[in-house]
Amino acid sequence: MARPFNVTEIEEKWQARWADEGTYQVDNDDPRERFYALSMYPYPSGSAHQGHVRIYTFGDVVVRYQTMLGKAVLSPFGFDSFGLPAENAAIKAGSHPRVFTEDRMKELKASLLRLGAVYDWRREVTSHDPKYMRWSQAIFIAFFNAGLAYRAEAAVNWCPGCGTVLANEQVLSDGTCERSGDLVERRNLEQWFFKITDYAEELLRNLDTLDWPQRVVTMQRNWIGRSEGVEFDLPFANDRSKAIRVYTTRPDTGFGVTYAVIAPEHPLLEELTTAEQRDGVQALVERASKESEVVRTSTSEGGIALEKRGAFTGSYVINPFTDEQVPVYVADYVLGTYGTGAIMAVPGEDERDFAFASVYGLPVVHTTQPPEGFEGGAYSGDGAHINSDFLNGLDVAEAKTKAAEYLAEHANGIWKVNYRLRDWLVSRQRFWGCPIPIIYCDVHGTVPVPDDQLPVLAPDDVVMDKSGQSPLATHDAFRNTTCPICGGPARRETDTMDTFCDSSWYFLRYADPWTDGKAFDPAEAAKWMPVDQYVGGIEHAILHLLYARFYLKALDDLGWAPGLPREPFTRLFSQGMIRLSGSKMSKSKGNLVAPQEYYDFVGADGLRLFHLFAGPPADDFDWNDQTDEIIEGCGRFLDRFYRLTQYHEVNFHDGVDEGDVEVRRAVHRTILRVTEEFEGWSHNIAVAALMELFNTVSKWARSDHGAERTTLDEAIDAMLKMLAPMSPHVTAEIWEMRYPDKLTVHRQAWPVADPELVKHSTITMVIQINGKVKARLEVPPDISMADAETEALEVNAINVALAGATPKRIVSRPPRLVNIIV
RNA sequence: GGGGGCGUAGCCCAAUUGGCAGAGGCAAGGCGCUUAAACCGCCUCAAGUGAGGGUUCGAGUCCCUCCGCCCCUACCA
Repeated sequence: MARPFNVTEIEEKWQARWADEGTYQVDNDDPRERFYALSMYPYPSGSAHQGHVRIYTFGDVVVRYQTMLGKAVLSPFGFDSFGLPAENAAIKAGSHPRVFTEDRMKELKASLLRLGAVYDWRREVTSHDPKYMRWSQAIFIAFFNAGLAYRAEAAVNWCPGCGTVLANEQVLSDGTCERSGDLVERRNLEQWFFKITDYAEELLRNLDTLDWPQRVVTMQRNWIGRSEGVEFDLPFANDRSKAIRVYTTRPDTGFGVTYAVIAPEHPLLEELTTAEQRDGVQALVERASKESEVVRTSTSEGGIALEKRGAFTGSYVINPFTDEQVPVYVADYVLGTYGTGAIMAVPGEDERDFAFASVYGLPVVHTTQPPEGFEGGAYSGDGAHINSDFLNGLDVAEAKTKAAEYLAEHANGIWKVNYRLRDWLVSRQRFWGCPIPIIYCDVHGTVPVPDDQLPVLAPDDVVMDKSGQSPLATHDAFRNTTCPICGGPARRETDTMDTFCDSSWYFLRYADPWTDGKAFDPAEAAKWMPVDQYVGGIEHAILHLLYARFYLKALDDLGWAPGLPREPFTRLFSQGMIRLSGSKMSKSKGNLVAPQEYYDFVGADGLRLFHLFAGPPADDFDWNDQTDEIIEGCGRFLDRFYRLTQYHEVNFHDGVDEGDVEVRRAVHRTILRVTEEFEGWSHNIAVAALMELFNTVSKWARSDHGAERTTLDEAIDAMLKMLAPMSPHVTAEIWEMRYPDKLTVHRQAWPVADPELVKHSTITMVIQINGKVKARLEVPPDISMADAETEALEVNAINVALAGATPKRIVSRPPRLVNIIV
């Protein structure tokens, strides 16, 4: 593209100036109103792609816009620099993950700097920086000391491809690893967990207070999965002193319980299994023990046939409602980790139970009257109870209460809240992560590494392979240590922490990165927290956001965060994904579009403008063959704007006339619109409004009649200011040409619309007959209903159209419309 | 199976939240500029809103059914 100005030159000039002058550095004691603008820190994957450009453009617009509103804006940046890809790449390349990672960081930083996004680089945080690790580990130890971090043997998700345990969240719905795509296996291992379930209720409740996208709130709510129900006993038929404890959300269906099911790992299974059934039960248990939870709980096609998924134990329990014996089955779809690991089965009201009962020939009793014409097997809706003795006639809610009372009296029943949320498994059998700072002593057991020995750093001379053990486990010099208590021989923990631990508190460190003796000084962090605007991808809707919320609450309860809010992110914006011809753009798919060529093509300003203009920021954007032309159009708009500001093609006249007034109105209406669209995250419309204003101003200024100088100056200045957060380089350059002695455009105040000028002097009122537009009329905006109707009926075209007919009814919505019904 | 979103001009997208279907851009076409082309400037073009039904004076917007695409979630008792 032939440009009217030297894009590269001015971009380099302004980027250098922002860096040299520290324009967007803020100090913690800045007297202005504070605003914390945060974009999720990236995993350093190498040079930037369009997804990066998109998120960091949005973030930068927030920073510059809020600054122009007069606030001290905290705009930090850093890198989520631990993680598996670096380790895998290093194994392949025979290098060290640190070398690999730091190279990639440099690369990403450079290509992001070319975007012109501004940060306070003094506050940079990187996960693998020993100074940061020291506090990641200190937090782990604080959690450990408070009982929030614990070690337990657990059936965990094991990914053979990655050679590590995964969190539930990292297992996809088809039972494969989100990263490698391998089928996840189940293994029993000693693992570290964080007790996030202690916070389930608060994590759920506070969701209502957050200004977050509804779908993210919904996803978190579903993930936490709160349910209310009753826990009670099903006594053994042959020994009523013993019982299986079950959990149900539908105690009202108790009269329909025709069997019970326990999980394969249930402690009572052995006792309940009779000799005749032993083989069948054992086969099932064996198979289930190898399946991942996801596979176990999947009934979709390709799953294991229901016939093979359950087995009769040979025993019976008593239904406390009917006092009748019902058989006990074991089935893999009942999980040992949820509720009590055993259920009462109600095939009449539960579809899973119905399907199971159908296969195993178990009786079905309906206890809720299904609506007429109901054809399914199980009816789970509301209705009057039937076949239920003292519950008959009650609806579900009433029956639940009454059934719970009955169970409390007859079966040790208690109301109980259950959550789908599990404790967070944080151990990773990998090298490139933050080592878990724990020492195992034969005498003193599990001992945290003393504070003065933090951070625990992994040695560099480690052999990395995919054996399945942590590479650190085979490094004797690291592994063998002494007990901090007795000085005797001891072993270090060789697992590392989930990288989500690193990203769960980085925003606190940003607020106070200079503190040495603490993770952060709460008084300093409180000056910025909570984050006013968080910007990031929807892919973090559950994991990162939930963990970070948990960390802050836990830190507060440990006394680390007095004066800080318990919710870290007040407002969240999740930008849409960029897809390439329909499929998600990602490094693993190899379909990235590099921004580099576009920096050369339309410059950072043009590329930024494109990302803001291409569509609603929250929507996905499909990158296709025509995208380049849209980008070019954005560059062209900046060119046109630049040319206009040179005033070469403008005719001037003296004195303000009608045309000037109209232009001023357009300017102020645009200010109002752009401000609104910025606040509402509709930058695409803000850009369109600016283009519209440009067209108006340009046409007027270039007309023979020409422009009045001060009006045109006002229009150009307002446009420069509004465009400044979006296309910062060219606007800064033009502003400097116009006002060499003033502060830069980015230090100017955001323009404010004059309410008088925003008002319309007249409005076009539409006159319809039977809903069809027959005439238009210019009316004052405050026209009364009576006047509107009178004037409408006086219009000639209306009288002609009416042809003498008498209106049956007139609907008026002044000043917009009058509809005459005949 | 459950939950959510989307469908407007050849394309990307607007539409004061129930009130004239069009703001902006891209593409296409025409004219001007030019020796010519590019650039640039001006102008023109286009859909009745996925389909059908309903409510209403009036529906892109609200309700129902269906079609298509996308996302999330998936036996949590």
